[in-house]
Amino acid sequence: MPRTAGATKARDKEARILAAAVRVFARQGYHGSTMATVAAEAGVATGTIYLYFERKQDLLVTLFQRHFNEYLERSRPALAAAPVGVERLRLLAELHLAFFAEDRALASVFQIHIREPDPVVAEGIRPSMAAYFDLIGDVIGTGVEAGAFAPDLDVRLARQVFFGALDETVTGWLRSKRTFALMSALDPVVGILARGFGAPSTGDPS
Amino acid sequence: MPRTAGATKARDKEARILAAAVRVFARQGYHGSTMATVAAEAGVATGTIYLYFERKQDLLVTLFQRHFNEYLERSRPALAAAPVGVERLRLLAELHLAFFAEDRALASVFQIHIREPDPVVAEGIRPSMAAYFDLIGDVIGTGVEAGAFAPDLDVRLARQVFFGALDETVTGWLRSKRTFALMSALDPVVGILARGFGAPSTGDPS
Amino acid sequence: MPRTAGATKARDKEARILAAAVRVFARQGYHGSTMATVAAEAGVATGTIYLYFERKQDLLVTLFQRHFNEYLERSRPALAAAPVGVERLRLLAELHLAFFAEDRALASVFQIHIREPDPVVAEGIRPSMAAYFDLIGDVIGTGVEAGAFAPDLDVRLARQVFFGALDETVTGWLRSKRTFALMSALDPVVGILARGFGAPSTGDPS
Amino acid sequence: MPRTAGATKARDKEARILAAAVRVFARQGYHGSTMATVAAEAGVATGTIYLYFERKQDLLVTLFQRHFNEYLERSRPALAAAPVGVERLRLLAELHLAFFAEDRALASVFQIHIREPDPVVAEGIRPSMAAYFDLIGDVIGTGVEAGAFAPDLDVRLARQVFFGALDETVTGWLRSKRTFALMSALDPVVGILARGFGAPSTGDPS
DNA sequence: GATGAATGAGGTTTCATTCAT
DNA sequence: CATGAATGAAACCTCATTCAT
Repeated sequence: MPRTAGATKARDKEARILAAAVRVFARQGYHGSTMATVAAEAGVATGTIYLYFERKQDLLVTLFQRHFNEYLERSRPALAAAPVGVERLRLLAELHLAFFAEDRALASVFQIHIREPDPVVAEGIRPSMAAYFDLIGDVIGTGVEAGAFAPDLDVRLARQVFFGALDETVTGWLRSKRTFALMSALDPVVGILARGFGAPSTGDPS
Repeated sequence: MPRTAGATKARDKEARILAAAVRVFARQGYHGSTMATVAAEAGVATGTIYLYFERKQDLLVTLFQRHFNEYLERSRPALAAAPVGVERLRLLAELHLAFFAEDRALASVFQIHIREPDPVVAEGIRPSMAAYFDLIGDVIGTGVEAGAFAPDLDVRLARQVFFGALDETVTGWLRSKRTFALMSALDPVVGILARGFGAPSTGDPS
Repeated sequence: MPRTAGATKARDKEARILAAAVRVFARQGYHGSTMATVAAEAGVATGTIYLYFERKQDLLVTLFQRHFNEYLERSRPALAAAPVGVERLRLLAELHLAFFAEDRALASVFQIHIREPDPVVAEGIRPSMAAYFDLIGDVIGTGVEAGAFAPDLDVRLARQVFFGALDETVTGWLRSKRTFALMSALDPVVGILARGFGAPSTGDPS
Repeated sequence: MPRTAGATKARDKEARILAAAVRVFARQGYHGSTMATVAAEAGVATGTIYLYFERKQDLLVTLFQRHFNEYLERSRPALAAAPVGVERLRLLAELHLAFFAEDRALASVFQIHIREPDPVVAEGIRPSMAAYFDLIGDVIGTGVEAGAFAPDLDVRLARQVFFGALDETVTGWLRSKRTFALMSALDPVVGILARGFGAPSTGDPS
C-alpha cells in the first residue's frame, strides 16, 4: 500500500507539473516559457521537474501523449459502437471538437505550440498522430466498404481532408476568441464532409 | 541612375538574405537558426542583416509577406478570369498547391515555422491571411450565388474547410518526404470539396 | 537556522560580487568592465551575478547605496554628539575624507565611475545624495543658528561649497596617485571653509 | 586664397560636427550617443566624421580643448588687468560661471560627460585642466603675496577648494534645471571663498 | 573630400540543466 | 524525493570603424 501511495503521489505531482505546463505554454508559448515558470505554476522547485521529465521537450511530448492517447482509447470503442458511415463519421468529428471545446488552454497548446519543428517533439508526437490518422482512415474506409461513401473515394486523401477541416475549424475557433461555440460547427462541417465523401444527402426528405 | 542602381543593389541583398533565411529556417527551424547562420548562408556579415531587418522576427514576417502577397496579387486576376463555381474553386486549389509544390523549402517555412505564437510574427502575418480567407470566401460565395454550390452553404465554415483541407494536404506532402507529387492531390481533393459544397457531381455522365 | 545560514551565505556572495565590482570598475571603468570580468573577479559564473542583480547598472547603484547609506547612518549620531559649529563641521569633513581615504578603489568608483549620466544609475544615487546634502545643510544651518557662522550665510550655497571643496579634494588626491595623505588636507580645508562661513578665526590667539 | 577658403570650409564642417556632438552628448550622454547620431545631427555622413576626427573620443577631447583653451586665452589677459586679490578672484569666478551659464548644453557636457575614465579622454583633457589649475593658483598666489589673502594659505589646497566650489555650483545649477540664475551664485560664493582665503571682510564698513 | 553600406567583434542577458544540500 | 542556487553556453543585437564608390 505505501508503495502504491507513493507511486500515486508521484503521479499526482507529475500531473500537476503537466497541468501547469499546459497553462503556461498556452499563455506564453513554448519558447516563451521557462522551466522556472512552469515549476512556479506547479508549485514545485525547478529541479523537481527534472525528476519527472528529462528535458523541456518532454513536457510537450508527454502532455500530448497523455491527453491524446486517452482521447484515442476513449474514442475507439465509442466509434465501434456507432453505425458505420455518416453517423460514425459524425461521432468522430464530435469527439474531436468536443475534445478541444472542453479545454481551451489544452486546445491552444495542441493547435499551436505542439507543432514544433524540434525533432524530439515531432518524433514524440508522430506515433499518436499516425494512430489517429489510422483511426480516421478506418472510419472512412469502413464507410466506403459499407457503401455509405463513394466507392472510388481516396481514403488517404479523405482522411487528410477530414483532419484538415476539423483542425482548421478548431484553430479558427481559437483565433476568434470564442465568439462562437465550437460545437456549433459540428453539423455544418460534417455535412460538407459527408457529402464530399459521397454520402447521400442527409436531412433531405427524398 | 546611380540611385536606382543603389536601390536595386539594396533590394538584391535584401532578397539574398531572405532567400538564405528560407533555406536556413527550413533546415533548422526558426528557433534553431541563428542570425549568424542566416548571414553566413547569405554571404554577408551578421550585422548586415540588421541594415535590412530590425529583428529576427522580421525575417519571417517579411519573407511571408513578400511571397504571399505576390501569390495573392497573382491569383486574384487569374481567379476573376475563371468561370464561377467549381472551375474557379479548382483553380484556387491549383494555385494554392502549385505555390507550395514549386518551392519545398518555402513550403516548409510557411507550413511549419511561420506559425509562431510570437506576437510580432502573428501580427505580421494576420493581414495577409485575412485577405486570403476573404479571397477564398469570395470564390465560394460567388459560387453559391451562381447556384454552383448549395444555397444554404455556410461560406464562413466552407472556406475554413477548404483552407484546412488544402493546408493539411500540403503538410502531409511535406511529412511524406515527397513520395507523391503534390499536384496529384488536386483533383481528388477538389472533387471532395466541390461535392461537399453541393456542386453537382462532375465527371459523372449519369 | 538553515534559513538564516542560507540568507547569510547569499548575502556573502552578493557582497563578494559587489566587492569584485568595486575592484574591476576602479581598474577598468564602468563601461570598460564586462559582467564576465566582474564574475571572474568574484569567482562566480557570469549568470550568477544575475541571481543577485537585475542589470549591470544595479551593481553600481547597489554598491553606492550599501556603502553610502552605511556612511550616512554612522555619521548622523556622531555628528549629533559633536558640538555645534566649527567642531561639528570639522567632524563632518573628517568623516567624509576618512570614508574615502580608507578604500582607494571605492573612492575611485565613487568619485569617477558612479557619475554616470545613465538614468538608472543617476536615479538610484539621487536619494542618498539628497540626504547627504540635507545632512550637510543641517550641520551648517545649526551652526548659523548657534551664531558659530555668519548670520547671513546662504546655507544652500554653503553646503554646495562645502561638498564641492571636499569632493575636489578627494578627486585631487586620487589624481595625484597618493603623493600625499588625504587626511592631511582636513585641517587646511576646514580652516578655509569655516572662516569662509564666518566662523571667528580659530587657533589664532589674537 | 582658394586654399584658405578650403581650409575655412573644412574648419566650418569640423565646427558643425563638434557643435552637433555637444548637443547629442548633452542629450543622450557620451556612451548613449552613436557616431551615426552625431553625423545626422551635423548633417553629414557617418564616415565624414572620420575625416576630421580619428576616434569617437576625439570628439570629446577636441570639443573640450577648443572651448576651454579659448576660455583660458580669453581669461588670462582679463585677469591680469584686474586688481590683485579679491577683485581678481571674483573676476575669475565670474568668468568661470559665465562660461557655463551661456551654453547649457556645453555645460552639461563639461560637467558630466567629459569626466570619462577613458584614458584617451582623460589624457586629452589633463593639460588644459592643469593649465587652469595653474591659473587659479596664480590668482590666489598673487593675492597671498600682495597680502590680500592669509599669508599661510596653502595655495595648492585653496585652488582645489575654489575649483571644487565653483564646479559644484555649476553642477547644482544643472541639476536644478535652471530654477535659479547661475550668476546669482557669484557673489555669495566668492564671499565665502574670499573670506575663507583670509581676505578682510568686504562690504564691511570697518 | 564625401558617402553610407558593410563589417564583425563584443557585450549583456537568458535559461535549460545540474548537483550539493 | 525535493530544492533552488549555480552554471556557462549561446544568441541577439549594437556600433565604432573602414573602404569602395
